[in-house]
Amino acid sequence: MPELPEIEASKRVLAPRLRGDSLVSCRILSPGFCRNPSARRLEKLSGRAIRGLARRGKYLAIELEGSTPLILHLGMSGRLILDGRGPHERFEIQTTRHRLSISDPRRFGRVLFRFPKLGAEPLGPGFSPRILAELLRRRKAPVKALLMDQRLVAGLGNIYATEALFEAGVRPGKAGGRLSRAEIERLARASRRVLRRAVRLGGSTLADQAYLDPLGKPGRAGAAASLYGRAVGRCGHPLRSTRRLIAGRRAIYCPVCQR
DNA sequence: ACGAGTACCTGGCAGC
DNA sequence: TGCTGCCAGGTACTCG
Repeated sequence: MPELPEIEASKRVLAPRLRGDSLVSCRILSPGFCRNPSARRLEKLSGRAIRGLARRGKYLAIELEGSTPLILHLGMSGRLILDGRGPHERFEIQTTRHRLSISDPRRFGRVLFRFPKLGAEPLGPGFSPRILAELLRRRKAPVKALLMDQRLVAGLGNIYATEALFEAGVRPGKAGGRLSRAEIERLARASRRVLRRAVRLGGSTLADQAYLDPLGKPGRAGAAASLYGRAVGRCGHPLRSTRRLIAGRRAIYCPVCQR
């Protein structure tokens, strides 16, 4: 489940290797994988030079000379593979020196020509307790659902939202608009801290959906998780999951540390 | 505008 | 052992 840190880690691996290359071809290997970009539109990219890579939320953009960027999203099970082969390859880019593919068993990944509407960049300079307070104001939805809503904050998914809420001591089911000033302050800081730490560790590698960077190297942030994938928290308390579904799934929390 | 629910998709695993 | 069926999860859609 690639979230912001995994995409950032992938970008850092790919950027120095792909910069300066030109696209030779883009191919959809699995029919129906990319809904929007027609094969024709992809063909038009051939020959264009890669200026660089950029990340926005969980989206990775390949910036091209004289064209809108080619944007990749890995869904929940996607992985980028540079100069290698993997199972379930859905999309492939051939450049002058490299081959980059998306391996995505569950086919939730996407290839786009422009970013969807995305909210605040949590590691960007604009993200502050004040901004977060603005986003949560008067909202009745559970704070975890709001945190994972990409139109509000771009980059947090289940793993890092779970971790950020734990570090902030806030229960996932609490209505966004009911967080105190102090809680919002802690949550904004915790979100940044959790993401920055994971970026530093090269992303999460968790038991069920191991993240591997484009060269096949695992990240080290999974072992650092306080709640995610555990029955007993790093805090030593047995964890609980909400009975109510939040954003369509149960949320894990520590009943002692999160109030 | 907001919040909830569901479809999409497939590997993995619990339960029989 | 082998089958069934449920679950995970990000996004986009619909519905109230």
